[in-house]
Amino acid sequence: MRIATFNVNSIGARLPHLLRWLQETSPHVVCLQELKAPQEKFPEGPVRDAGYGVIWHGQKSWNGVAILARGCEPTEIRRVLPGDPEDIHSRYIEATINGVHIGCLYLPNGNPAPGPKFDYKLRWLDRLVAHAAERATSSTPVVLAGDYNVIPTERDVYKPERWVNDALFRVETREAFGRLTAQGWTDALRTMHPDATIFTFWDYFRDAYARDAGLRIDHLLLNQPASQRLVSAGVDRNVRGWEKASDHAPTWIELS
DNA sequence: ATGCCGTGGAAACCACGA
Repeated sequence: MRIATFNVNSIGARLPHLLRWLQETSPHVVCLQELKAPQEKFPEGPVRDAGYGVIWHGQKSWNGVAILARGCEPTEIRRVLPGDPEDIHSRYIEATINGVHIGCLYLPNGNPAPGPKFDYKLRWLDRLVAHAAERATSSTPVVLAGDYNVIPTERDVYKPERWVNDALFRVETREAFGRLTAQGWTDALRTMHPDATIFTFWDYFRDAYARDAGLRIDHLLLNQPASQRLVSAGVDRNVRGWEKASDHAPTWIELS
């Protein structure tokens, strides 16, 4: 069972890429972020024609998340991260698919830091930690997949010294991510490739992809029942090299 | 050290991303 996460940076602009990548890799479950489309503009028809059931939570201009399931319908659990009724960003959606519990998330960027956007990011992280605590010890497999906007360690960024004051790499951000993993979540990509340099994002400018000046910010966190089934993990980094690509590459795991 | 590019939406620029 292949489960992937892909920040598409506009589903409208990236639909041809999404369909080509689905055709080439046939993942069973796909978590999408940054749809940048209102609810009624999601291309449901083409996604279903490609063989996927789908639920999504859109928003005009910004954010937006979706879960696709090959050959079946995701069973929606929620489409809001609990803990703040005032938060109207579409950044979280959760479903079960073939007995696996999937949380799809788009964590706030948080820049500039410090400031109100960084405060929002840290509050969102706190809410995620609280929500994840209830799932960490679940006897069913749980996968929390998405664009975390968190660089977990120095090895996950091409030049860490340039990022120490950035919201993606600040101590507060990494500390909160550490509280999450301390609940018992497995960082699947790092666990499968303990010594590798792995990136999932490359900036659009300064030739970042050609220079391999990237970040690892898209993650799949697994609770114990899910991690026991983990057999492989990777990044489809070639997709980042396609013409008019998203700045993120699809990131995936394989569960037995 | 830097939004230099890309996207959406409104407006012929600005907000936002990481």
